[in-house]
Amino acid sequence: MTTTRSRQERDSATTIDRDRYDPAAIETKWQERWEREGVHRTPDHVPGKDNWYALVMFPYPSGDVHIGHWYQYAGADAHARFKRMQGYNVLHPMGFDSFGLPAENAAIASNVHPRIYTETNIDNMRRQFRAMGTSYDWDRELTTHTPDYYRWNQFLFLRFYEAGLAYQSRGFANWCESCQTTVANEQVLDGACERCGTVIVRREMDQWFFRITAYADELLQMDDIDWPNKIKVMQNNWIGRSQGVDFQFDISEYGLAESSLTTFTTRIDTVYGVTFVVLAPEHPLVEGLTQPEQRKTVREYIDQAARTSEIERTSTEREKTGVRTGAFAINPLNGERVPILVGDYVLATYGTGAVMGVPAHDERDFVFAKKYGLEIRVVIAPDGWDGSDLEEAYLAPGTQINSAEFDGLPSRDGIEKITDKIEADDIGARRITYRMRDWQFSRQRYWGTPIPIIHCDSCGTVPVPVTDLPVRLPDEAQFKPTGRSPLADDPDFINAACPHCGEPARRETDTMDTFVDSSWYHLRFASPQEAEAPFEPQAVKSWLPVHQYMGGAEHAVMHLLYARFFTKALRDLKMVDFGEPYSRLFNQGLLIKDHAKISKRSNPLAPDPLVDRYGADTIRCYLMFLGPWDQGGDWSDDGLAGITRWLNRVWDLASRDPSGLLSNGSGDSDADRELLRMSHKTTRRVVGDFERFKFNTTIAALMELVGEMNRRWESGSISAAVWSDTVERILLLTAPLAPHIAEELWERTGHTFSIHNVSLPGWNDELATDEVITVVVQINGKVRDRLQLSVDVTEEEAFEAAFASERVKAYTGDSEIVRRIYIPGKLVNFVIR
RNA sequence: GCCGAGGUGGCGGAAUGGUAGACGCGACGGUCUCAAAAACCGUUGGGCAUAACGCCCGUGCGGGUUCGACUCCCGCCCUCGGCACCA
Repeated sequence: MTTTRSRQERDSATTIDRDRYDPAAIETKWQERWEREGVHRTPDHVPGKDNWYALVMFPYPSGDVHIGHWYQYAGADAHARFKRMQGYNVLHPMGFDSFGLPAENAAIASNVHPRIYTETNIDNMRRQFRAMGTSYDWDRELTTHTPDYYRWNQFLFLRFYEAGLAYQSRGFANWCESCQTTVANEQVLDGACERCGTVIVRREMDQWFFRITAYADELLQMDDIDWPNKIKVMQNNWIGRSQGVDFQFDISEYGLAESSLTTFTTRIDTVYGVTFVVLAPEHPLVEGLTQPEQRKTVREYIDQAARTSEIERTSTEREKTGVRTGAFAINPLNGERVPILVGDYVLATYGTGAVMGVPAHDERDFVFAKKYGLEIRVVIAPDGWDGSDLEEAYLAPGTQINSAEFDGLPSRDGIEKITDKIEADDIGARRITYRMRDWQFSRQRYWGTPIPIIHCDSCGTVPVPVTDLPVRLPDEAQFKPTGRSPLADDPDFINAACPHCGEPARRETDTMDTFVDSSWYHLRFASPQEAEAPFEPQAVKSWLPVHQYMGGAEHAVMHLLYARFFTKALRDLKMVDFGEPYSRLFNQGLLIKDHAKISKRSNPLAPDPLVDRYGADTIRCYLMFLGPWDQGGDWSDDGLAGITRWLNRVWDLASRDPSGLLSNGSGDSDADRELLRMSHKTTRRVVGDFERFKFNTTIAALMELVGEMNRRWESGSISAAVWSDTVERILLLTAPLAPHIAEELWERTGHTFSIHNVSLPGWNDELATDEVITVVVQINGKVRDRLQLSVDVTEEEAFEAAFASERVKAYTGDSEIVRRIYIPGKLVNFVIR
């Protein structure tokens, strides 16, 4: 029986629940129920389900989940929820990277203990994460500032130390005057502290290092990880592998302990063009080589260089300077005696700290030679070179000239041949150098993991026995920064018996870089309660490596590089059986507002009031709707209206009573088929878009489906069965993005708790295929008509239909059709003359 | 300087060789209302126009490949991110 009533009549007569959508009324309710019933608790194994580890970079507990955090964590949560509804057993944990300077600085500023400050912040953030509707398993929460966690930093450090992967060494370190600590090279941006922007100065001191360079080549190998190319390129550049030759100049005439001076070059083909040698001011041979009459000048120059900041010294704009040592080096290949200079454009920390000066074929050497009147000798001839003086250094390959027996060779071959000779004559060797240096991880501050080492006058550097761990951070400390660790002023901490000889000795007082904590936290999440080891091997086996890692690109050469190093080191220590921590990585973009960075001071956007006003679901969806997640988005309050309307429409649709619709509905009327088609199509689109993190088009597709449902309801010729099926689909597909409203409507439409344990609907490709398609008819590539044709139209039929079109006839006229193109289901193109 | 990403309506964006501008915001017009808001419906790239389901132009700029280019190729410009005296 068919009944068609007016829309008003149907609405007022049959709607079961006319409640307005009120986020405040439902969101807390469901958050509490999810918590109570442990919906997001993740066992290590669930029969019949594969595991999926969805990890998002954990935050520093600044005290507030700001809107940038929302952008990051809402997207990550939606993806994790999507995977859960695809049928995976999903581990999506949350914790806090809770050691670090801000807590200590707050302690200095307002006299709160860093631990109190940190834990208060964590409490607030945990509350905010709940209000966001995230699906974390809080039973697995970890905080890195607790002894339960940091003792394992110490444990791993000791394993690394035994293996020679951690060592102490004296040298020039990056010192931040404002943070009052050293920082690693990765944490210096444009010569300034990554954290506070203060210019970094070099300071000579004892520091602890992880031997990350031992893995340089392996770290370059990234073919097997599915990461954004951008990050791979950044790591590649950072590691900076370059292949060259160590080449020795003879300085035996000076009777020093060293009879030769080694330079590193990637352009050994230019070696016959060497007209000088430059040493870094810090080079150990400078002292011995400097001749008496040059001593004063050289000393002044070195002092000057030492006072110059790193940022200035490495500026490409700066004019190159240098002074002569008065000494000469002999090029063993041609016996020439060339002057040795000191110049601060040569870095002590790269290669050998000494370079051979080839002004004709190196830009820097060229300007240096011009300035100091040094000879410029061409040894690589450009094609068609007429022998005249060069205007600038010639860097490209060419033909060897003035190069003894190598004359006439292409310079590319020259590199190999000359290197062979050098190796045969034992005056140098092939060598690979890296730009990356070892990871300097000791910090002169309080709020971090104490390095478990004891310094003994008789036994030297002695590791704390594993059984004595953790070396606890003393609760009381004088936080005022003095340039050395506050721990150094704590006699109770510093005085310890040497584990070796039992004599009084001193503890190491530096603490660890917080990047140590985050280098292995993904392992700890697998078994966060484990008391006997950093992680439990079986749990690690079931969860790692991380299937999907999510977070910002700003960690490309810090956290992401360190974590890869840790994993490889742990593998070699036989603690894990894989070499990469994160199989897939996705970087979300940056959220901005009014084309400007969001900042607490100048451009604020606090989430809590927004949640009060619109509800968490609306904020989550709006953030995901702004644009593709990897490209970031531009927030504007106005745009929220669109999401509000959409969610209200979903609420309205799901609240209608479909019993007044056609009751014979087996889904075979035209209208039913159309709605079914749309809903299957949408399912296909949404699942594909979720997979690729295209949340914005996911929502667009769902909005279109809502529009279609409203039109179909209006026309009234659909069945209750198809209607209900479509409502169900909309709720399921919306659930990862807007978990609360989906749960509420799921219950209201008579389903059992919880929607988040239900699998996403599948789709039927056949049902999702259009029966009638629009075929575009082009004449010479311009659209002239559109034809509605059956989906299974043949090529010939399509051409016939196109020919029959009046509009086409008007264009073709008497012209000759020289070519016809048919793209099945899409278009016909006639090429006419 | 080198490497990477990007440039599409008033705005956020969609479409990766086949109908450019999906979806949303805003704006304009309408319905409802005493009125307004909300809600709902319609229009909305620019120009021409005899007003036609009509024509021309249009995806940073200039060339090219192709029946057909936002999409591929070459050369530039601009924005953002990374690296930068690395020998």
